[in-house]
Amino acid sequence: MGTTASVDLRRVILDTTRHLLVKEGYANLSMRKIARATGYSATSIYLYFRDKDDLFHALIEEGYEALNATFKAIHHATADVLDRFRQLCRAYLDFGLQNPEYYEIMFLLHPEHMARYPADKFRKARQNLDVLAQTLTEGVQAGLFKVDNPRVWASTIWASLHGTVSLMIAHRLDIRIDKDEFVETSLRHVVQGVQAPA
Amino acid sequence: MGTTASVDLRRVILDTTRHLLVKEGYANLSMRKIARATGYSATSIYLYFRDKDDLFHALIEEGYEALNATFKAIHHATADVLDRFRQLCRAYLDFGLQNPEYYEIMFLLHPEHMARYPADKFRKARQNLDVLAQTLTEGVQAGLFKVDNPRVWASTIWASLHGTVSLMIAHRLDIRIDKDEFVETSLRHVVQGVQAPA
Amino acid sequence: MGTTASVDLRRVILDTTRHLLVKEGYANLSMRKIARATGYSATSIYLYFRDKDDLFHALIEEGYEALNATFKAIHHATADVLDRFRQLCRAYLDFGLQNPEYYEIMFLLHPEHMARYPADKFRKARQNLDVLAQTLTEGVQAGLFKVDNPRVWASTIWASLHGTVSLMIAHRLDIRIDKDEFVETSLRHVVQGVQAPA
Amino acid sequence: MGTTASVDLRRVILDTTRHLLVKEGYANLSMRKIARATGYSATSIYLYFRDKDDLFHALIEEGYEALNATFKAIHHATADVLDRFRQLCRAYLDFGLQNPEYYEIMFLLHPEHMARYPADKFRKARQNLDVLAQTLTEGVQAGLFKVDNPRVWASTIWASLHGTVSLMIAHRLDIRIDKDEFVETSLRHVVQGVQAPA
DNA sequence: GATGAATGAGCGTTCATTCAT
DNA sequence: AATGAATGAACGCTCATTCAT
Repeated sequence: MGTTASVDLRRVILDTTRHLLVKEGYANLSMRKIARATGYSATSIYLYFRDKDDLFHALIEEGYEALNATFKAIHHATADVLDRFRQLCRAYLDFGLQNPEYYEIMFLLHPEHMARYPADKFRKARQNLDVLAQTLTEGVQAGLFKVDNPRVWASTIWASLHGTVSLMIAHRLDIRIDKDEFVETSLRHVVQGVQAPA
Repeated sequence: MGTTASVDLRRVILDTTRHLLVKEGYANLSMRKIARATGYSATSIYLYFRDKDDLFHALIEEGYEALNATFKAIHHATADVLDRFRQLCRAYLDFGLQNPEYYEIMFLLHPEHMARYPADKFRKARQNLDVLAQTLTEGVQAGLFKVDNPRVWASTIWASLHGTVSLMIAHRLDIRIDKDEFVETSLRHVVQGVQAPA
Repeated sequence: MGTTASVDLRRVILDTTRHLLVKEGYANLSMRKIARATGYSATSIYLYFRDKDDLFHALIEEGYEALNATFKAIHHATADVLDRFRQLCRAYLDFGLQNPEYYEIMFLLHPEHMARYPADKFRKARQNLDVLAQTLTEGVQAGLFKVDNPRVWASTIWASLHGTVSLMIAHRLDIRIDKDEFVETSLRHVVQGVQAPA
Repeated sequence: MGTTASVDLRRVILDTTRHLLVKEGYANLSMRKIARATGYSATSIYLYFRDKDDLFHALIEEGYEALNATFKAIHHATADVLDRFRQLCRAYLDFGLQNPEYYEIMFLLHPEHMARYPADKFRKARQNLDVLAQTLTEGVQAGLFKVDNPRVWASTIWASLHGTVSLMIAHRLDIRIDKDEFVETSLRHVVQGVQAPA
């Protein structure tokens, strides 16, 4: 009774922005374009977000939270270290490839924009690296990985995965390359690169 | 003979743009700023470049040529396959880290921009991958690398290196990570990832 | 009886606006800011005032009434003509300097704004001049003032006082000038200017 | 031969702005409105003025220079002190009444805008007061004026004249008052107010 | 070969105001 | 009596680009 059938405009704006991001890129995305795409006036956006930064930061946070949740779930669910490591890597790739819009603002936005991202929220973004680092540490103890400084290696792993995702969502890959094969190869390369010789 | 000693304004514009790119970033670069920095009028740029795209495409091409030259030099100079592979990887990292302005427009520009990049020039960009692929192939024949499809693996290697470069020039790396150690680790990871178990 | 104890929102809005006026100035005052400061919604203002003009006109009227009351009180309380004249002048200066927010909207708003001010309310504004004019007339009869057309001279007195107030509340006075001395001098100048030579 | 028949747009913008100022007031004057009134695009204004401030400051400076020139001319041309004083006062009134647009930005603009007016140019604005003060000083020495602190009295005179001008150009004067008579009366009042009793 | 003059489109943002509830 | 949702118009300003010379 008395259902509020009205749309949640805040949600609509976030989703619209997300979709436009992947089509147009942050640099070409304006408040007006977003408004036009939602069907609402530009002014309305400001009812839900203080300014452009606020809107994008909200989106970034959503992205971090989603990736974080996935990582944490894997961390708790998978005891086998090598398996867990592989799953984390695959989850990162999947997240990026399935949510290119989130990926774009989370990891491809220009540093100057990130500079305005609240510092405390940034910490959340780093937690993903911590999960990777811990898994590496466990792997070293189990004699599976040959890794000297897990913290640095976690960043290296991240860099490698990031390269794979970003080339793909930027359509930089030669069209003659099979995408699935590329992803699988990259995953294998990442894992092989940390493993201790048998 | 008979040529005037006047400056090559086209050259001046390209160099100025390159310098501004590294100082201000692509997003903050306007034709007017470039003009002001050259000391010539904004209109003059249009004598040498059809539009902004044309100017940047010329710069991108220069970048591809520079990287290409480096790769070819290494290819011809280094007979040892493993050494050559390592040198190619390091050269890629060095190129990106020492020429962030070129790297930005070559590999980090939004696809929407690259869509307008002349298809025939794109071939040059791919030659670098060919050099990598051939080295991988030779390495497989020499029993050094465990790689099934060299063409795909070349892209994977590229992706990994690209991730390393782009995280660094976007200042995404945790400040507590030593930069040199990170680069060395990434290089080791890339090489280890293709090597056959001893 | 039967009236609720609820606040008189109209009153609250008027007072809030007055306070904001002195803090932020007319130019920086928006309906939204007023609403926020009252704690009520912006829409609520429109329950009590037709529009922004209406709100400010109400405030202007209050100002005129306050000044009027002061003038009338002096008029009835002070029999000595010269003393009364001096008191009226001082009261005008005091009113302006102590209520710069009222003064601004009463006497400094651009004519374009005042054009929309209801003509009938303007009459109240003129009563102050009548008090001045009558005092001048009495002064002439008593041989104290040398003034031909009291109505015109009343306006002249007003102009002089207005200049003093408006320069001060607009902070136009050279900072090296002592403010109290300036006000006293202006008052003396105004009075001296109407007096008949001894 | 080769006459440049083209308009001086900078001049056109300044004049248009001047005229609009008196019609609409500073608060309601936008770059767009100015542009529309000139018949040129809004962008064109920025070819001649860095920003809105720059445009208005240029206008303010013109005003100060004009008033200054008039004052200096009178100062040098008129030996008789009382006559000179009267001429200065009348010149101020005339300037304001004949150039209400200049007067508006010079003396009626809100202090916050003036705060951005270059300090060194502000000095020029004060020279007018110096001329007044010196004339007062000379008058005191000649036994004509009864004035203790000429610097303060100069400001007082200015305030009085300013009140007269600003009430008139703001159309605050009762329409039943004859304007010429009002101006003459104000002038007489100002002069009488400084004179020593005969 | 090079320029000065000019512009339309667009930017992020704020405003007073309306309307349905 | 009071509100939340929404908007059209306007703001100052920057941009890539054109055109006549």
